[in-house]
Amino acid sequence: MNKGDLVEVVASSLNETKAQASRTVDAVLEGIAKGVLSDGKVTITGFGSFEKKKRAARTGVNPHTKEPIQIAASTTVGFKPSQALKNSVQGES
Amino acid sequence: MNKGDLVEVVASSLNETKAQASRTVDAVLEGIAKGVLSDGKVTITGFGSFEKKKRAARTGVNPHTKEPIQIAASTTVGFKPSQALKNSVQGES
DNA sequence: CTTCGACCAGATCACCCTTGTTCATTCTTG
DNA sequence: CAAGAATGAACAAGGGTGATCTGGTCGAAG
Repeated sequence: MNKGDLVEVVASSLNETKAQASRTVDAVLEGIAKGVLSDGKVTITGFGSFEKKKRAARTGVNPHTKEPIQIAASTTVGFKPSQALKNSVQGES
Repeated sequence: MNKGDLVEVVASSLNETKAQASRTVDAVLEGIAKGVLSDGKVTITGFGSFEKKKRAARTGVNPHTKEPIQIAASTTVGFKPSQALKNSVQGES
């Protein structure tokens, strides 16, 4: 599923055009991104929470050369599904 | 940051009321959830991708009794930030 | 058309995950 | 707006899983 499909679903849900839905989706995602960047955490009841996570540096391996390399600490964005969402995915195949 | 704040941001971005933005956010999130449930994966260019991940069964420990327990395989929803989003969080503190 | 993401290899260790209760926060309804 | 209801976060501890590193290419998506 890609962005276009999501836009269609949103358009259908909100009864608006795809163009409108496209901006809508973009606005929401941008809002979430902004929230994660500024507050470091975005909690949405009934859905889940996005959190800016720091990954500690560690020793990795270059798959090409099999040579051990030092991986610097990095920051990523994690998503923790709420119990409701977890319950939803559990039943699906 | 909670859902209300996100609603405010979206409302501001789309120039609509908070009530409208609330439904908007809900629709988008529900759409994403639906996509993950049906397709198992939702890729959004420039933001990231949600994926339904299966966690294999393993042996855990009951934190209270320290007793080893068998944990059944479960399904969760993972989020992989796109390079752009990663780049964004890298620069933020 | 151009860019963005997926893929895959192998190996390592950081981080997630379990339980269960309590509290705080948030959402909803009157 | 206020109060009640519901959901999530935190904590503890340890083992094992999976995320992730590189990087070039292909396919798809915008």
